[in-house]
Amino acid sequence: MGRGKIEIKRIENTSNRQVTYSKRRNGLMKKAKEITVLCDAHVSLVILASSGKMHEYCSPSTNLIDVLDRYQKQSGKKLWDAKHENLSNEIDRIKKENDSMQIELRHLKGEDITSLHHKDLMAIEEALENGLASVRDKQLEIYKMIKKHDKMLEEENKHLNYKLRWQQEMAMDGNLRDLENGYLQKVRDFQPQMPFAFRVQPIQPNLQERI
Amino acid sequence: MGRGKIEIKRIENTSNRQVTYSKRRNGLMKKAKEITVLCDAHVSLVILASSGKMHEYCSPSTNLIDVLDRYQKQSGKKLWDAKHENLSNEIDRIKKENDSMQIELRHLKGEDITSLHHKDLMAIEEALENGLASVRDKQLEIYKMIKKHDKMLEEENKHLNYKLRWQQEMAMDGNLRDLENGYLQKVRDFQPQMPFAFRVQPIQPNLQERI
DNA sequence: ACCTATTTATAACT
DNA sequence: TAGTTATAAATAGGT
Repeated sequence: MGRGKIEIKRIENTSNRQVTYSKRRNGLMKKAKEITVLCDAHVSLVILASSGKMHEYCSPSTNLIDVLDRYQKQSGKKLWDAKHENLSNEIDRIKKENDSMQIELRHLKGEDITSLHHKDLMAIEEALENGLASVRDKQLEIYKMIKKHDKMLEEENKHLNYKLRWQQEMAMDGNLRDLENGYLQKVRDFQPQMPFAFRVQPIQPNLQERI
Repeated sequence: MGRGKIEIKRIENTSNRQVTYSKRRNGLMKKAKEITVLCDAHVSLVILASSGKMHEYCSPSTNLIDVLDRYQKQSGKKLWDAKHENLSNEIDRIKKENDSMQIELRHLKGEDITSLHHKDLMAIEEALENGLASVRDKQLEIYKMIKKHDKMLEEENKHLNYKLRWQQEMAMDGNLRDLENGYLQKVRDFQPQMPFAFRVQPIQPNLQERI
């Protein structure tokens, strides 16, 4: 098919090979297009040159994925199905897990229990009671913490009031020079009533958020 | 390229189309083979006829997957990677759903509530109370059904005993001839005490399973 | 499936 | 890399 006949074997001359490659590649593409138009066929054609360059043709109104999908179905050969199967299986597994949790949740919320038997209902009731007990314990715990914090604030208030009164006394005496010394003395007197140093920061730094 | 020139458009005559398809398909395959041999190229060719039949060619010493893998890498186009991504995304989505349900379930069971705030605990408590109320309602309902069924059985018992006693009386009288007539009469006398016909089948056929 | 007139593809050359 | 052309190859229509 040309000025001379050639044997079908690797063309050793590099530039000849490249020229022939590009011409024949175009020819192949053209013929692929033609058969799709003439005969209602679908074609997927991928050509990779030894250089690494790549060309593709795919019938219009489809895409490689569709063609190859159909190829897989018809040939029974796996291209990506093996990989897919794993993922699909995982999805199925998780979905089942999901469904059963969904049901359990609904039951715990008292939904969809019409069809349940006595034994199931007993189990759910027990779970709910346990949950309720735990939640109420926790709430009690938080309540106690708040109370404790409250008490601490009260103590601090008491102390601040004491300090304030003392300063007012000092101011009335006009004796501001000895204010600090005198205060320290008074605080030492007060110590027995104060079991620990007062701080303005709460002991439970995150308690605020919980309330 | 033949006895007459043809336009490149769908061949309407079905048998012509099929003949042309098969001829051109062979031509395409041949040229695909030739380019791989002549030019060191790799070719993947999949042809699907409108009938559904499928033909493929793939360069020797490789396979479709390799060619298409290289195609994906070089073109940056996703073939099965796209599908993988979709599936992976779905898995992620479901897993998240799963996790949140898992957490909700644990909370309802009173687990992992240490870090919860007061408001959350209140919400959970309310959900638990509602659930408990529903479950107990259901149990009460079932209990009532059982009671009703019980009562029915008792009535039936009463009736059977009555019948038995009557038969014994008859037997003692030796008057077996009038047994049936007499019985029917007695039953009619008994009617006012029996609000409905006795049946051995339970009124609630599925009740057995629930207990 | 085969035949062959004719079209088309392309090898060698520019 | 692109254009030309002689020739090989493909194939349309017929059998």
